[in-house]
Amino acid sequence: MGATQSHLFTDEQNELARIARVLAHPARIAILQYLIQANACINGDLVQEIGLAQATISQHLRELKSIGIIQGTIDGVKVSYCIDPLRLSEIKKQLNQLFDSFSSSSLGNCC
Amino acid sequence: MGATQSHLFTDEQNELARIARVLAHPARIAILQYLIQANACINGDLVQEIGLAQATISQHLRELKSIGIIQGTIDGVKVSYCIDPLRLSEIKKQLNQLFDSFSSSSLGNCC
DNA sequence: ATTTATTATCGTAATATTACGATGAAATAA
DNA sequence: TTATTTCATCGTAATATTACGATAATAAAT
Repeated sequence: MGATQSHLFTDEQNELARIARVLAHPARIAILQYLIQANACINGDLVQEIGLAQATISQHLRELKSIGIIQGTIDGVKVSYCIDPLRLSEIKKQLNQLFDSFSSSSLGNCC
Repeated sequence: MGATQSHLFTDEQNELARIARVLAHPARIAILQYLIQANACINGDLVQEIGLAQATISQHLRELKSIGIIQGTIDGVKVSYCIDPLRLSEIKKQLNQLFDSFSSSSLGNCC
């Protein structure tokens, strides 16, 4: 039981849910906000910035990387993380598409 | 172990993550798309529309209601579901705020 | 009052996520 | 070479989510 029945849904629906799932943790929101506001590459200050263990942060970074919203480049012994601007705006667009198909013109006929 | 450490994060971060979590399932995306496109109140055709058990759909509807993005009003023996337009645009705005603080002007200095 | 229709809730099994210590890998410094 | 630093991955315990049958709750119809 218990497993999501992905085959019941369209690729688009599964992909949107996948993106939302990656955003669905405050640590990952915090990482994104930090990288977005820094607007630059950040070495692993992230472990300091957020109060979670190094292994946990690394796991969260991997999930963010999995949807391409951040990139990590090796820089000597450290790794630099930053936002992928193109992917960011793609994701923004995809989420907005969901909401924008609603026309609140028929506000009155309902409930 | 295993439980999200909400106390490490701001209310805003926790709330954004909460919203994303509700969107993080293809069935809930499908329900939203259906209600958004119908742009009207829908009686429980949702169980037909999506191939999950009635109890499961009811559970998904409750989660969507928990962030206020949909409303359910009792209509005789049925229940009418529809989008809450105000809450929808609030949520849209909150998600966009996250992305919009990024200025891709410094596209070149990075990674 | 009984049946029928529709939805919510409870209980629970299967699966997924979260967190972290321990360990590994890779580059630099000593 | 031998540390040291930084990050990833493995293993695993705690917790959360997903799905559904069974059952309750509510309103209408007979």
